[in-house]
Amino acid sequence: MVKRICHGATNCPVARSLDAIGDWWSLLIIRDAFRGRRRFGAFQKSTGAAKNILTTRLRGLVDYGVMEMVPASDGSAYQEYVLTEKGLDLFPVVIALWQWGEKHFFEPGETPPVLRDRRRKKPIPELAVLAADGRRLRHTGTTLMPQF
Amino acid sequence: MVKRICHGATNCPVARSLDAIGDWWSLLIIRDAFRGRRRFGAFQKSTGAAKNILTTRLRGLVDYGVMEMVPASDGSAYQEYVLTEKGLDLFPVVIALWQWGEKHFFEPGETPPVLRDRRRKKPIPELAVLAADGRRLRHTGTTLMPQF
DNA sequence: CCGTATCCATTCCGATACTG
DNA sequence: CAGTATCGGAATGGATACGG
Repeated sequence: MVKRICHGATNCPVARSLDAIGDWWSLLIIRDAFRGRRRFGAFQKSTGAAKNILTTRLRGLVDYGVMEMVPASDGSAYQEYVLTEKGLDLFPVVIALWQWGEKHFFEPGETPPVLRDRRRKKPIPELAVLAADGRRLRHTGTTLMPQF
Repeated sequence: MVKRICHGATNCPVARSLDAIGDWWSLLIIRDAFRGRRRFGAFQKSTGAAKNILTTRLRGLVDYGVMEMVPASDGSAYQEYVLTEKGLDLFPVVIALWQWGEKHFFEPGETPPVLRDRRRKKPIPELAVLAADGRRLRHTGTTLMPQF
């Protein structure tokens, strides 16, 4: 998005997704939007992005329909940035990244922030790719039709 | 990885993941590794990356333990690049990106390549974030402990 | 507080050329 | 085929300054 026009009209869903959100800053913004951040300044603090960078990324996300601007909830004259339905659909992406990082990038001594089920307060089990009949799939269990 | 040292030791699992794979090219390489690509030239063709870019990205992925180099399976003098266990754990990430792109970036007329269960030949249902007791969670159903 | 605009050093990208 | 080296143009990132 911000950078790459990709190679024209690629046929691959992953590449198209990455065009919109395949960027360090954009993903961090989305992560924080899921954590309830809405304001420019809040994103700035929580992502650590410079203001101009934040501006371009937010604009890109809005252009791609991932976020939208709404009048500030506190009555101030500003806008807030909230995830659209399309943006909310990124929840599994964020969770998948979260769990992968949690599993592979924390030393035994470190304690990563844990994602919990709000109701039962239990940690969330690892995301699994399931077939229609509920069987758990590994990548060898999937196939592409047609190839691209 | 390739670019960003991140802001030191961030505590967020998502940020740590992105440090390793939060890059357009790296993710495309990983996507293709899941599709069975192993050779330098194969990645070059399927990702469209320039050779020098591909070199740095592959090296980065190896450094992060996502891929490893193994002797070529066909007896040639070269190496092949294969996903490690850590890399294979990215399967949900790739599937999540795949499904999001499939859902939101294809016009009614276009037909994206469809991901199917190899055994039953049925399309794979959307990834869902499930609680320990099997309830489907939306982002509002999750909480972070402790915050970061 | 919310952005936009500008400047500059750094990095990245892509093409090409070159080696085994 | 599998890389490494290099080069110029472009984009990025960070700081700062400025205006609503």
